[in-house]
Amino acid sequence: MNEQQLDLVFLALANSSRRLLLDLIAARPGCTLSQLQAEFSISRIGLMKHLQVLLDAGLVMAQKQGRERPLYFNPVPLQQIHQRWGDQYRDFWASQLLRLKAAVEQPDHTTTELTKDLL
Amino acid sequence: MNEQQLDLVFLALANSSRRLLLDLIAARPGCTLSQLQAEFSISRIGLMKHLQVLLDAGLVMAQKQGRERPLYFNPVPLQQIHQRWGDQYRDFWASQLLRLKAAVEQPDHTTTELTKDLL
DNA sequence: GTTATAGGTAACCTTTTAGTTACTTATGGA
DNA sequence: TCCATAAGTAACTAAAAGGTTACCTATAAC
Repeated sequence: MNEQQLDLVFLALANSSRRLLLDLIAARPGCTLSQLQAEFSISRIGLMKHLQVLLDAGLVMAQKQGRERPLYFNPVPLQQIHQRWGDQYRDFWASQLLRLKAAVEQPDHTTTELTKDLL
Repeated sequence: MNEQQLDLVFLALANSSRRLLLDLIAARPGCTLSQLQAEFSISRIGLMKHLQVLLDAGLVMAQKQGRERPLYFNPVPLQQIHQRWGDQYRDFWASQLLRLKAAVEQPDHTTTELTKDLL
């Protein structure tokens, strides 16, 4: 997943209407936009634009069938982010613990700025 | 963490310059903006605006000391999101597996749209 | 006390977001 | 066939994002 795709996914999540829309689609696979319309206070076109953002981010899949367009949540992008960022934080905590260990093992270990930030 | 705060955090992450800035701050606790400037091709003011977005989201902490302003990564918002969304996907997968189970157990279990989407 | 440096404000510009109304298209059903 | 309905396009507006240059403030260092 490249930087551009990350931009799209995070941007898609950075709006509460879109998060609600995504939640509803995940909860009701195969539903259509007009079925979800009642849950929102914005116009249908506004909602359709939000949907387009989710589609661009790959968070929702759509397949037109007749005059309807059933929608499906695609968890893959979020799983990828979840994994990658999870690893990153694990690394961060590991390195911070090393720093803390080093700080504590100093002869003079008054509470430094760094350890204050940690404890 | 309310919807407004989620907006701020996701928005902050929806830009590759800001993600880089955040990574650098996490890697070098206590660094200052001007120290990181060399890693970017945008102006100092542009970079400062990105930093402000990270501060607003609570992803970075700053404490002015003299004429410098050391920066620290704050992992808490990301951990909260990581946990909450992780749980959400676990639930999603669980419910999808239930649907799949139901679909497979039908007398006529030709591959439906839903199961095609899953397998 | 000057000067170099880290940081901060103000004003401006361009592009994108988020929303609207009005109109068009396609399809399922009476 | 006619009509209701699901979806899509076009055009417009207001606000926010992302960036710039120019100028101001405070402090460390000589």
